[in-house]
Amino acid sequence: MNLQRLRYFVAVAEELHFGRAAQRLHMSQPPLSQQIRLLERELDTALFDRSTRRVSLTDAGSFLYPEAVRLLAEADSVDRLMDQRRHGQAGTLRVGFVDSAAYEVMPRALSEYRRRWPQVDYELHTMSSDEQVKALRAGRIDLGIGRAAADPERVEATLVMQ
Amino acid sequence: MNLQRLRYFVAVAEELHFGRAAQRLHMSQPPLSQQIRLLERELDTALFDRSTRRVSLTDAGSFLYPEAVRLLAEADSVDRLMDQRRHGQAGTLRVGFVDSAAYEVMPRALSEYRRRWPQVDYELHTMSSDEQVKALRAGRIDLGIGRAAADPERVEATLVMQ
DNA sequence: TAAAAATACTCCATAGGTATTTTAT
DNA sequence: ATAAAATACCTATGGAGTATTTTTA
Repeated sequence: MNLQRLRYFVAVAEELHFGRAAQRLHMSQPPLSQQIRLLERELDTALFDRSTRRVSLTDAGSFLYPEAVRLLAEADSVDRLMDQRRHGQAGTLRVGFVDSAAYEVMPRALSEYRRRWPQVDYELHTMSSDEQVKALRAGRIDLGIGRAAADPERVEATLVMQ
Repeated sequence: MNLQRLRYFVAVAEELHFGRAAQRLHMSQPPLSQQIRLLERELDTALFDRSTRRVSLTDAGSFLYPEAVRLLAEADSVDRLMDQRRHGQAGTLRVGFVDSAAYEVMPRALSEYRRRWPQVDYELHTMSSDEQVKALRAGRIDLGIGRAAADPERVEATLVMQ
C-alpha cells in the first residue's frame, strides 16, 4: 500500500475523469493512468470501469474510496501532529507548584494556558520551591511556580504575583 | 508521509539498532540510516539519539512510534479488506458490541445475518458504547451494538431491544 | 469525428547496494 | 580494539514527462 497512489485513486474517484484528476494533481494524464493500473494490479482488483467516454467506480472502487479517504486523513493528521510538536504546540508540560499556589495562581494560569495551547497536555506536581529548583535542574519539570527567590545559576525566574 | 519510511522507523524503534533493524527489513544498514535521516529531515525533527554504541528514541520519536504503528496497521487492514473482497466474500462487516449483548442480542443477530448474507464475513470487537461511537466515527467499525443513547452528530441509531 | 483513455518511449530522481571511514566505549 | 553508525559512491528501478494511437459515443 502506498499513500501516493491512494491519493491518485481518490482524485480520479472524485473527478471520474483522468484528465481533470491529473490537472488537479499537477501532473499529466498518462502517468496517472499508469499509476491507477499499477494500483489495480497491486490489489488485483479493477477499481474503475472505463471507456474513453465514461469513468465510473466498480464495487471494489466504491468500497475502497472511503477507506482511502480515511487513511489519508489519518496520515495527514500524523504529519500535522508532528509539525505541531515541533513548533511547541503539543507535547507535555511538566509543572511543579507549591500548595499555596493551588488556590489562585494555578487555576487562572491553567485555563489561560489550555485556551492558548489546546494540544499541550500537562502534568502537575506539588513540591516545595527548593524541590522545584532541583527538579528543573534535573529536567524532571519544565516550569515551577513557587515562592523562592530565583536561584541565579541556570534558573530563569519571572515575578507572577506579589 | 510515506508508509515505507514509517515501517523503517518502526523497525529501528523496536530494535534500537540499525544493523538488526536492517536485517529484519531484509536490506543493508546504510540505506536504512539514510531513510531514517530523510524521514527526520522531512519531519524536521530528530527521532533517535544515536552514538555508535547506543540508539534511543527522542521524545518526538516516542511520540511518533505508536502513531506509526497504528497507521501501518490501518493501512494493512485496508489491504486485507480489499483482499478478502477479491476472494468472493462480498465484504466484511466490522461490528463492535458491549459485553452484555453477547448473551442474547448477538447470537440471534448473527445467525439471522449469516442466513441472509452468507457471502459476508464479519469481525467482532467488544468495546464500550463510547468506544463504539469513536470507532464508528473513525471508520474502524461499520456497526455498533451498545447501550448508549445515540450521539446525535453523525451517528444513526436504531432501538434493537428494550 | 472528436474527446479521452491507453500505449510507447525517454529521462531522471531516488531507493538500495558495496566499500570505507568515523566514532565512542 | 572493536562494534556500529555515517559517509561516499554507484546502479537500476520506476515515476513522470511527451508524442502518438486507439476507442467509443
